[in-house]
Amino acid sequence: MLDAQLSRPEKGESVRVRFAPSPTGYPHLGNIRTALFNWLFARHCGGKFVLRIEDTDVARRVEGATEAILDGLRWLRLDWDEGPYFQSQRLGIYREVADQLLENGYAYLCYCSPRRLEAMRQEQVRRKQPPKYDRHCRHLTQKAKAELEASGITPVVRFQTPLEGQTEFQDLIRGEIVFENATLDDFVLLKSDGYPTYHLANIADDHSMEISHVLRADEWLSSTPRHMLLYRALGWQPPKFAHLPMILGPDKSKLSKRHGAVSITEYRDQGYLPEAMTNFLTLLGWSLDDKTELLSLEEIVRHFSLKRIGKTAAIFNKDKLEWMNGVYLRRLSLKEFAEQATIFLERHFSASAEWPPPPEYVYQVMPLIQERARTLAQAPQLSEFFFIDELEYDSSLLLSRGMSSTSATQAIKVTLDRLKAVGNWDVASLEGFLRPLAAELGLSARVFFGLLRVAITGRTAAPPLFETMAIIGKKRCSERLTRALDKLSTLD
RNA sequence: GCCCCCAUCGUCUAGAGGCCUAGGACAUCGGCCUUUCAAGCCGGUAACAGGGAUUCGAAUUCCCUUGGGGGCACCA
Repeated sequence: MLDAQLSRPEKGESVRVRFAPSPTGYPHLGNIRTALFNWLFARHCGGKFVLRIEDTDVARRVEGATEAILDGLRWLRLDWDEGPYFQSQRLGIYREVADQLLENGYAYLCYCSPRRLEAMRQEQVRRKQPPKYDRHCRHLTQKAKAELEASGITPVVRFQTPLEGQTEFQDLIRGEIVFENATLDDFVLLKSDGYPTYHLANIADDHSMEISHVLRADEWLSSTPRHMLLYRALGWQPPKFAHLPMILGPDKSKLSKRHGAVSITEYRDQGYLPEAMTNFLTLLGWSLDDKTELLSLEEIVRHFSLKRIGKTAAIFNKDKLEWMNGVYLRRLSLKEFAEQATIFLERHFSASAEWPPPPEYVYQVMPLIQERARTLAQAPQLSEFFFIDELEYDSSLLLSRGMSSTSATQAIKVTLDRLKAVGNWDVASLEGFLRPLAAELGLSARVFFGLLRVAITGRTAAPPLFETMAIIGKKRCSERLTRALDKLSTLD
């Protein structure tokens, strides 16, 4: 186990963390979980949370990605204290750092063409060698350099990695990590288009932004020795590192588009609540104790600590997210739920003839959906028969409790006939009328109500019958029963 | 191929040598409630990857094996 001291900021040390996504795609759950942990750590420690967009890859830049990232963070209420900074607007800083490295002999210019590098790599892979730059330009003679310079080739700047020795560092989650320098190669710092690579820009910014703790995904662990080497070459104090366990897809591989809904904004659009999302994501890699699972963001902030972050990668389990979202949905006040659900109903039914119904009507339906929905996107499906009059259902459903066509027809006819006499159209009156009727017809409640349920809702599974009928109203109930009669007549 | 990390129920996890006959949650399977569904309640199935070592005692420490993941770009 790790020394507790490691995980706690030292006395008087101010915590500054950052979330530094690259806008090369929409933010997925893994990215967001990283943001969340950084945010939680900052808020728990009373530190600062900085947002930085690492847009140094011009070719892979995705339109709208930055906005999606900001939207996602805002939606989850992960507010930032500084930024967003954009690396593309700070190119001068990286150039200076690269020059400094060049001057001090920690870096060199490389004129190798992409073709040569690619050919070299393929050959290495073919010979089952680790693909590494062969350091061709590291030992260029003055004459060769001058010639290449004159040829007009724009060089890249490469770091001159020590050929021997070890680079070690303390990871706040994993403890001491040691790499042999010989396994590292001379990585590129500055690309020929003038943009820095991740390694350069990242450490330059973490330094200038005075980042105290770097909480990032595990996939960066093997890059950390390069970063340590850079800090050392520049004479800078490195931040503390904590490599977070990865979030994997159901096939145990790194989360990506092939795993379906993966972008945080998709979850919003599918009707997950931000508080359910943050609660769930927090539990992927962190735990409070052996039983507490439902935690508000405030509670998580209060208890969050690096010490309780696990080491093992977590597979994203959508079932549990849905369950948790259902819990949060049911916890909303009726008013809050109605506001949220109405957005989804609107979206779904706006084209139908019956929409919009009176607001009071919609409001009456809400409690019936609220206890059944796991996501808001399920609201329209769960309540369709309240808002659409032309019910599409298979006539045979009317006989699904094992009744004969004649007895079903008879039962509905009698019901229809007696309905006329019902005065108060409320739950109690309906129950007081229908229960005795079942007995009178010699049918069990299960069978009789099952039949009526299909006639009224077109489904075998629906909210309680009396409440449903009370809301739908006498007139429309009668119409639906009549329609069921028609359907039954076509059955034989 | 090389380097690094990881290893408890199907999944998320609790577990820092005796509190472990391994706890909780999702899922799953029964049952109760009940007009169906949902919710709720009760109960069941289900895990320490394997092998050594240390120890009176190991899920917990060490080593090896195996398995899984990640990295090895003028991508981040």
